[in-house]
Amino acid sequence: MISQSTNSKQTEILQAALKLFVELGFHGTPTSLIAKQAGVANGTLFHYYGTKDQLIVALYMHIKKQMTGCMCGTDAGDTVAEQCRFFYTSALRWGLDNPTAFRFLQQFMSSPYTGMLPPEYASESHAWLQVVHEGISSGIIRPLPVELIIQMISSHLFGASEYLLTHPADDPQKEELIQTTFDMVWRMIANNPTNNNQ
Amino acid sequence: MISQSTNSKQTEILQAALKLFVELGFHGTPTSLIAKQAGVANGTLFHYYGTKDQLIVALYMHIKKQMTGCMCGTDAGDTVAEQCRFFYTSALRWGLDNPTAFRFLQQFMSSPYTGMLPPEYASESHAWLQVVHEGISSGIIRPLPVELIIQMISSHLFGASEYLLTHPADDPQKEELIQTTFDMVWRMIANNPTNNNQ
Amino acid sequence: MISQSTNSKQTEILQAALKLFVELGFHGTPTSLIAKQAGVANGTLFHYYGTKDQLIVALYMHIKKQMTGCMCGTDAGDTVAEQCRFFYTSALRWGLDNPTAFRFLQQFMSSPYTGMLPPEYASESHAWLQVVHEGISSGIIRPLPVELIIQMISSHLFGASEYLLTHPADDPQKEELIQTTFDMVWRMIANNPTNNNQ
Amino acid sequence: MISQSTNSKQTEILQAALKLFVELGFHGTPTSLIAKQAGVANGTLFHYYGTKDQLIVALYMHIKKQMTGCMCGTDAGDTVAEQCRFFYTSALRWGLDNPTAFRFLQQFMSSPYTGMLPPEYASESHAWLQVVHEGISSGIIRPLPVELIIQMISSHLFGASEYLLTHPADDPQKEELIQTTFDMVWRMIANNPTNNNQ
DNA sequence: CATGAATGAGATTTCATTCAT
DNA sequence: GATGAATGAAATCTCATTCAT
Repeated sequence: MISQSTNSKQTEILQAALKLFVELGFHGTPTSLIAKQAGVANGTLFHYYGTKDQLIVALYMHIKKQMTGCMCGTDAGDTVAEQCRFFYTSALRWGLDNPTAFRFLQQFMSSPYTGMLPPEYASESHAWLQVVHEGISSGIIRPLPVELIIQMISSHLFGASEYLLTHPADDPQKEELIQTTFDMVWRMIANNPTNNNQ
Repeated sequence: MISQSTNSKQTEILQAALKLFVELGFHGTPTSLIAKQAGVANGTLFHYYGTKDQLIVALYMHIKKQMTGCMCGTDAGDTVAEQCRFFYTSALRWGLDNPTAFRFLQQFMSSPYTGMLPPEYASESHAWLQVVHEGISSGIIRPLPVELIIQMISSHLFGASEYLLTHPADDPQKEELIQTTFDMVWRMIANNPTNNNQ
Repeated sequence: MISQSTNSKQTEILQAALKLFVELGFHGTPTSLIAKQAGVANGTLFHYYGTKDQLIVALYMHIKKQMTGCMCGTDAGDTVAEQCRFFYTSALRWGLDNPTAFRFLQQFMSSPYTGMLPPEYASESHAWLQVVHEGISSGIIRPLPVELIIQMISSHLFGASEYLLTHPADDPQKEELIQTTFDMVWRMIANNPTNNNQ
Repeated sequence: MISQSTNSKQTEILQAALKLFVELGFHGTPTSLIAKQAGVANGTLFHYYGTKDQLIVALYMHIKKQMTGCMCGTDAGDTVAEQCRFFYTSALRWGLDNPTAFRFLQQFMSSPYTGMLPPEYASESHAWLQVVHEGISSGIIRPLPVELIIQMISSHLFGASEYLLTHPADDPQKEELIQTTFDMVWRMIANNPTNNNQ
């Protein structure tokens, strides 16, 4: 299928770009190097993405979609606590499984490229918004500004990933740490952290 | 004073660089623009800092020193909780008072320039290490890995700053939010968060 | 032919570089001027040669190849004396026909760029080595160190070129001087210069 | 004595410049490096020599004077052959004793700086002119153009130095080679090389 | 679609030179 | 005389982007 092979080139480009951007930074990565690593001609990159900036933004959206995608399980659970745990641990596991992609998100978010995002990518995840709202309404989560809570959870996620990526652990240890860090989050935001949890 | 006027050019360069790096990114900021904004000749920048990269690293070290400096109060308090609160709120207030410097730190830390730091800048603050150790020993802080705790506190600081910088508040509100976010941190790490605190 | 037109840009660059380097020196010749004279964009020069230094070395190898090429006649003659005369006069005629290239070789050889030559360009011409060896073995050439003899012939060549280039002469005179200077060489190295010669 | 210490700085500069120019080339040697190696301030170099170019030319004249100086012995001998031998071996010994200075002369002569020499430095040594003239008149030296002969002797000197500098030899061997190479020169230019010689 | 030679604006960096002290 | 911080013109080199094939 033609579109298949076309997609393959696009994918190669994205993969090469991801690896190199994280390794060398946005500036430190010439498009020519991305093309070479992707095994395509210099011009092909521009054929698909028009601009280096557009490639960077497209890569961000691609990765963000992947990350969000893995949080959309249907078995998120019934209670607010269970849902929060599910969202949190899903995201964290994704970060550990895709460390390069994860670092890219970090790099991107503290760069001037954020300004080039289409508006729908600028706002917070809808799923989190909803569950935090529900948690506050039902008195399970402390009555703090929703955006503050989501911001703190988000930062917590970055911190936990950072720690887990830089401190090697085997799988059971890793799993325990994932649960431990969620426990920390939950103590931080829940009214009665010791009930309903674990 | 001679050393004064000499330093003044270096300082002008650092100030201009800080402003521009945060605004335009490391790549987006030509050294020529920094020099122009600093009111010095192009070559003067290289006279003092040798390389653009070295300027970036020097700027980081300069700012880090400032930030650390403002946490070295002698009235940190006696208890572990009080010391933690002092360190946390001092850092957060510094971040709110120096938003540009704060953003610069963020940008720098998620860039490949971290690799160019001299080793003494790579490790954690000694003050935090000590107080967290003491807290764990005395049973006030939960028995988690010290580095994990410090990592999470650090991430919280970034998250809280982010929130406070993007959500304008008047001074009393701001102060309340500072205390609230420390409260969140303390719940996260303390064994009996409701005692001993506030 | 595609390779023809492709080569054409490279050739233009080499020609312009040769002329300018001899006229203005390596340092006195900006790459931008070379590009302008060659009728190509500034970047094209670096597309082909990577570095100014590499261009200089490439130019040397290009010229050296040309010079060596014109000494590879099949009619070099049978006797050692005839072969020496052929090699010597061929090189000298090449120097007179290509004065700019010749001056470039001189300039290059007494510059620090020699250190950047690949090893195969560092050693003496194989043809000279062989004929001198044979001459010594058969008692025609005096029993001196081979490398000394070749060094002296080489210096002699430079001197003769220098003289002929700075003292204009018509073709017959020139031809006579060529033979005269070879005669000097031969007296210098041969056991019985007056036999076997002329 | 004040003029003494002043001269010392000038001398330091010349020595540093000589070493560095030969090592790194004219272009490859920044004036700042010369000053540092000479142990003087950057500006001092310009105080004495005005310009980098002027420094280069001054250095040439300084060295040339030294070289010529050591050929002005009063015991040059009576016959043309003895005088030639004296001039030749003196110059060659000087080159071997001052290899760096010698290389500098080479480098200078095949550079565009020659054009900046005052006219009295452009012409040949008077001593050589005289003795060669006399040699031709008296039938001892072959009736060739004087300038050709001097040019060839000069080239031989360069060649012999090159060989002796790159092929280490102990003192007796060296002395023998010096005599051998003069022997080669003499065969080249004399009518009856085997008489009157050695 | 895909290529990659060619472009040229612009970035970093160098360094001869000046001048106030 | 001697200094060395400061200069800024100019050089080398990079690299996003185009376009003829």
